[in-house]
Amino acid sequence: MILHRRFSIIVEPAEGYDFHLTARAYALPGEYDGVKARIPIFEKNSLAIAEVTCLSDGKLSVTCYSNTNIEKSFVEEKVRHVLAFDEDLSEYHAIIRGDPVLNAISSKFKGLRMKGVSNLWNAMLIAFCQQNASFKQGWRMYRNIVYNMGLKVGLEGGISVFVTPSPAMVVEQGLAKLREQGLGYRANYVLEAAKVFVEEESFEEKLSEVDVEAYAAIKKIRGLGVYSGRLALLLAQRRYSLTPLDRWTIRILSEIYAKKRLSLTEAEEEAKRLWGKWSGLSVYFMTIVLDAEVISKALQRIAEGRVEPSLCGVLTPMTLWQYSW
DNA sequence: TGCCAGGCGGGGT
DNA sequence: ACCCCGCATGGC
Repeated sequence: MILHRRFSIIVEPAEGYDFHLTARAYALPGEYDGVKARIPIFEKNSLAIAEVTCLSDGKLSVTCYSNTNIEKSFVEEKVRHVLAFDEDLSEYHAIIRGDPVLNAISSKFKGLRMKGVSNLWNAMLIAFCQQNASFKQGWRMYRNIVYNMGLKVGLEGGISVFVTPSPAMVVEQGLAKLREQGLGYRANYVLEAAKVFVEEESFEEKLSEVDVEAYAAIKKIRGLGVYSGRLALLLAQRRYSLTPLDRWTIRILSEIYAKKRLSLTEAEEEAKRLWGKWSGLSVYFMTIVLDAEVISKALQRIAEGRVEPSLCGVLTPMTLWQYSW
């Protein structure tokens, strides 16, 4: 499929916003290349890709490629959703000043925002791949899905990029193809989830704004538990108060903050006590400042005060975009 | 080589 | 509200 160049717009980010830091986080090669961020925009019968660059005056240039006509305001809204270029986090930064893990997010890396995911389906795929797997394994699975099962689209006058397969594409390619991507037992869950999206038209739009109701709705998807459900909603809808608590996060909350073993419910209380309505956002940032290292190394790094992301040299959330492994 | 890694569902207590 | 097990796969 070829997407034709439609228009460019200029948008103004908030003071101090760091485009490159935000765009490179958890970006596959192709989604970010050191200069541009490419953001897929899915709408019923149309697909668009917004190419975003940062101009010398700090403003962002957004160029839209699409297969059908698409509103400028709609594209701007989607780019705002993913890159959060005008979001004010000053209230949050005040809360984490002095935090033993997140401190750098309020100082050296204060221009970083959470990179959102275009839609709930895409966020669910990412969440499924994170289950019971290391950072590297999880992102390998996700990358395989995108590159081997996704849609290859050419940008007019430019390069080709891969876009996450739609639910229908996953259903069509089937279980065996999913297994080839190294998903293991998760393959069944992903296929079942894809069927829900295919059968229930606009599944995402029906989700309530109320966290508990939205969570109950997506919990109906088999294989998507508390952790994955929250992660998907956090990424797809920027619901910062939803805390994806896994063994990794619970260990950090237990050993660094509470200084005692916490159960799941206690860990949730601790996260709320520390960060309030920002507890989910804190989990996202925590994975970044610790380079998503396995828990033993992550704890060691906190003890040594090495709680800043590595920007080159090793495979981390911030360098994922430069590796094809 | 066997164990573990940002889980989950189903079973039990 | 816990605890335990099996579940695919890849990395070390």
